[in-house]
Amino acid sequence: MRVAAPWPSEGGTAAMMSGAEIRESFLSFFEARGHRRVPSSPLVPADDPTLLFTNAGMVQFKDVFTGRARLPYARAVTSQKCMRAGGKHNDLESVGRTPRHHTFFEMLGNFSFGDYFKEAAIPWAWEFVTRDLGLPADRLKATVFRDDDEAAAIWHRAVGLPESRIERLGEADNFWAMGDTGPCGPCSELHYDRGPAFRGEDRWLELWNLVFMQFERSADGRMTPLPRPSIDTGMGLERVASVIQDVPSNYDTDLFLPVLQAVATLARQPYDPGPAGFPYRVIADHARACTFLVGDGVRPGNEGRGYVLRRIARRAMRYGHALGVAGPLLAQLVPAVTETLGGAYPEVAEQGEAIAAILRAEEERFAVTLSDGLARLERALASGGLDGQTAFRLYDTYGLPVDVIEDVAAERGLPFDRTGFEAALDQQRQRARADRRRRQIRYAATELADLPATEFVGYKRLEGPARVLTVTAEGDVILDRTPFYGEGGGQVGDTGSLNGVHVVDTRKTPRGVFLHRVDGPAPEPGRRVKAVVDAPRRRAIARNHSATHLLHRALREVLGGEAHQAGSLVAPDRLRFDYTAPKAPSPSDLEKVESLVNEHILAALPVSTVETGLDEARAMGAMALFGEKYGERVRVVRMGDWSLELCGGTHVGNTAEIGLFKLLSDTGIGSGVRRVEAVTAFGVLHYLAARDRLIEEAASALKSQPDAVAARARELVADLAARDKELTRLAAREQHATGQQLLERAQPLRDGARLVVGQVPAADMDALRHLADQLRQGLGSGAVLLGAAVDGRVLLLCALTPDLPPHGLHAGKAVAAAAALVGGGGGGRPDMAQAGGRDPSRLAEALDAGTRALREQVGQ
RNA sequence: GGGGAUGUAGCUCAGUUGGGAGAGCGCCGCGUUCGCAUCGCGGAGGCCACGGGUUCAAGUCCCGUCAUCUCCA
Repeated sequence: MRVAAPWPSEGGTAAMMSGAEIRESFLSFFEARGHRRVPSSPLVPADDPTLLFTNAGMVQFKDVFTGRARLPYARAVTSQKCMRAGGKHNDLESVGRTPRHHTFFEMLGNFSFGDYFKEAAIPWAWEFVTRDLGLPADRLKATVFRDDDEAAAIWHRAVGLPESRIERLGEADNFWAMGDTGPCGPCSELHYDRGPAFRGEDRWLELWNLVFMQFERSADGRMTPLPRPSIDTGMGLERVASVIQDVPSNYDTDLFLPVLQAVATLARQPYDPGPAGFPYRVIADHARACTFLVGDGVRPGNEGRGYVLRRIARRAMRYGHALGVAGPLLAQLVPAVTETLGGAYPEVAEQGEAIAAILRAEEERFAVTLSDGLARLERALASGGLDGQTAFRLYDTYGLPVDVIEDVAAERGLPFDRTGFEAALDQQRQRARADRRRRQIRYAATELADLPATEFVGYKRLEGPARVLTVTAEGDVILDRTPFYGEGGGQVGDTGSLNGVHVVDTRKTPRGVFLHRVDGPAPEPGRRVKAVVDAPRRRAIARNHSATHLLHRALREVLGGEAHQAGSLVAPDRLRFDYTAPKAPSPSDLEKVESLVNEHILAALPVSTVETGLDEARAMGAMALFGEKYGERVRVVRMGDWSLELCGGTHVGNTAEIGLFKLLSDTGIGSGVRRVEAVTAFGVLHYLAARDRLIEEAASALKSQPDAVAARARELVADLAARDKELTRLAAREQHATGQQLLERAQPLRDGARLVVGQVPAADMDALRHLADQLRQGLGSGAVLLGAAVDGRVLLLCALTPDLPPHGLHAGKAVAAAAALVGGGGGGRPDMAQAGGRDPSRLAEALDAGTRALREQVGQ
């Protein structure tokens, strides 16, 4: 039911706010109403393997809504970076064609965690939209869930919206749920009428969605009212900006125009807001997405998030190419993106150059893939047609984009077999889907969802009493509290014992439930146990973990601020650290790093840990990693004035306890990512001892002293080379003599062609071949049949001068006849063949047989 | 996570039912030239990714591992 409304002026709204102003006024509006202004969480959700990217404002508060986590505040407001590409909403093809599809966008939202509810959320939304944004009240309408009388009443009575402009919709439109189970509730949307100039769907625009979480849905579909209902709202910034700035498309707002302008400069053609501007819009959208993805730590790759990034980046490059842009496209657009959005998101502003470098590298890789693929396509076209199978192969295996294949085919006037291609692609999808189904079953099998987070007491104590809550199907023990560190942050899990039963590993679910894997009978649920951590092992881990922090800091000192952690493994016997690096460090860089770490070990820096809020931690200058959870309480580990890092791991009390640090290796493990491995304390001793043993062994094998090993080895190698040379010289001379003797005993074969047969003392097939070459030359025309006995085995070789095969002679057949007698087989070309066998005692007979075969071939 | 492809000289790559490891570029030396480019001659440089297996014989066939590329999720 649409409502007629007066259209006073087509200019619409009063003040022309910029995107940044809208964002800021939203944040401060709710801040003034008791909301905590929380920074956007990264696009990569922390600890959530079910979600590829943050796709809504509530993602970072998911655990709070489900009751698994608590925050020290009850109201929050955010401007959240969001990413939607692939998955359920496969919007990639729509981007740039419609006014409002994006891969990357910003979501404004206010949240109540069991605090206020509809009665406040609705009037505030109204107030903000009509007063702060200045949208005329008579062009707004609301939708509510069909049964939600409460919300309808608030819109009508508190806000004053006439009932004719309150629309009741069904479950599909106005009921929201996180999943099949969990919190859910009705929602209510605020729509804006853009006026008669806009047709169809474009006229009424959904502006803001208010979600009222008030039920908990259980597995059997029952809905229980939540004791403290919550609010989750979302309003797309780009969309609001298009309304406020009174432009037909999100792309016409100041959030996009500077980027489009930059694309236009590169393309040397002004941007056209109509259909012709489509490639510009795709590129601008993708440039924003790529910049933010890389800024949040995603790197182009072959799977998962990295693959999504790669696809988006390459799609943009294809369109860039079509526009005739020379040089790296996305890298050149990064500045335009950071200038537009860097103010609100300092993480991209600070990393602009590093982001551009990574995108440039991806562009270069793509150029290689493209030219290789085109060369293969040319070959395929030259050797016949282009069926769907072949086209798919080029796409699937060699990464040549479909549109490129289509373009080339069209240029040659060849048809493109789309059905064949789609069929092959569909098979590929089936395989992946079948696989995913298998995995989902594994996930569903976990019964841990309803358990409370385990209390971890292992920072201070290494043993203590605990109660067994349950034992999983796989035999993992779950306690109410534990001193065992659960694998996380790269640090491996603790081992030890529960009432004497050996704990072989400890892991932790993303929700904080600790799983103790035991080797033996698990204590039954309800039982009280004594939990004891293997203390020496834990101390070794702590040394390596603290050393990892020193290493991280030293790498940044030597390689610059662009180097940062990309992953790590902290085990009792070694540590592994992955980091991003623009280029490989030189050997002297690594020496510097190693010595910096050791300097700070010997400086005996006190290590202290404080629990604090994330904002305070940042203010202190702590290094926060990508994917750090924006929950409020974080642990900050400080080592003197040298290192300050967010970290949940366990550490030594003073860096001196690390003892000593030794780098073992530095290798590249992917584009822009490197890995160092190192050991500390006893690990260094073990390493040195192993090295010593190696040298001792080498010395003893060389019959020399450890100090003289190198000189002795050089001497021996030189000696060996000299002897080798002498030996081959002697062998060649001897062989030459043997050859001469054999030549003298050559028998006539046919028409001037002669035959040489003999058993010779050759060491291997190579020697036989060389001798045969010499004999063939000596004969001018003829056949050579040679045999040798080596190590209880037989080598046979037959070679003919090239004039003989046309007369029916065949070396392969002759050699096969001979080999049959010595228990072997063989063959080869007509002019050259070799064979082997296992019975040297019959070598003479074999040579006779070979000779007979050759004579038969010439009819004798 | 599941498919496909590739791995041979410093680089780019060729190598046929399994039977002499090669080309081009680069490098070193000599020659041509006033000198350089070019050209000619000569030379060095290879556990044919790694580990098993089949075979008389494996760069080549089979299995596994690793690395890189690529598609699907």
